Amino acid sequence: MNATPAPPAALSESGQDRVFAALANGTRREVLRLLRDGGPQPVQQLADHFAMRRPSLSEHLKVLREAGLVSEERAGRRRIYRLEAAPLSEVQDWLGPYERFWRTKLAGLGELLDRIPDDEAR
Amino acid sequence: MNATPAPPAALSESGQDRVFAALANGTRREVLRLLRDGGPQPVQQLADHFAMRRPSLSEHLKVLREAGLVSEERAGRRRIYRLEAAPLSEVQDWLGPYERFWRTKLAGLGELLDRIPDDEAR
DNA sequence: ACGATACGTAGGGAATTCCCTACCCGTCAA
DNA sequence: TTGACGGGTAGGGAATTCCCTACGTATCGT
Repeated sequence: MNATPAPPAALSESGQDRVFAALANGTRREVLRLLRDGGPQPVQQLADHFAMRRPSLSEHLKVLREAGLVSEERAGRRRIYRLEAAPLSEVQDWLGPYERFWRTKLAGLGELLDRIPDDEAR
Repeated sequence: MNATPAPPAALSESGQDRVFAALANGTRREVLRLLRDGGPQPVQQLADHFAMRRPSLSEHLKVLREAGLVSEERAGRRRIYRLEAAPLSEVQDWLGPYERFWRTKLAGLGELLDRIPDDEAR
């Protein structure tokens, strides 16, 4: 079946993709934590917490910026980065429909839930 | 400063990394949704919803498995995949400390919150 | 104006991602 | 037993990730 060689399938980056990808890195999650616990900070102050070179951190900040998770404000020769939590709120919204799954699981009735749909047998 | 060429810095994959990375792909999120709304299903039935070749989907399932987001049960020549929501519950726990940020933001008092820590000026 | 400071960008390299085709093995039906 | 079916694995290629060093640019203090 399917004789065509299949197209390149460009998925184009869904925004949701960018947020999760940004969170899929310990350094970037730590940056978010630092901004959450320490308030808006310049790059230097953030860089003090990491073993990597500053330009690398700069690129992590770029990833976070493009995901909408931080914003920057120029203050003289410094750039103050600030946590932007809106995308995280969307992550929570995305989690919503899954919530009942771990609730029932923790309550020990996972089996029951799985049987609600009944057409998986051919 | 720092004359040493800097070590390879192997981060070893934090588990949290694997979960977020698994979620950073529309195909894999769609698989989770299908398992959530349609209950446990064999690979074929999942594959019907995607334009990609089945082996590619198989690898997506592997990523989800290694993140603990799905489990497989063998049934004859079929493999039944099932949603495992526990890692998602951990994601929600991770979100917890950020929640007040978008709450106050939505309430229009973001400025106020940012001023609670006061040592960001040198 | 001059050097130091704060930060971004360029470019490169190793590793990983994400798709593909080809191939393998186990199971069911005839 | 012989196919056909269900699904994983091998291997490859283009693109992306994540780190690095080198460099450019704007601002501050002197």
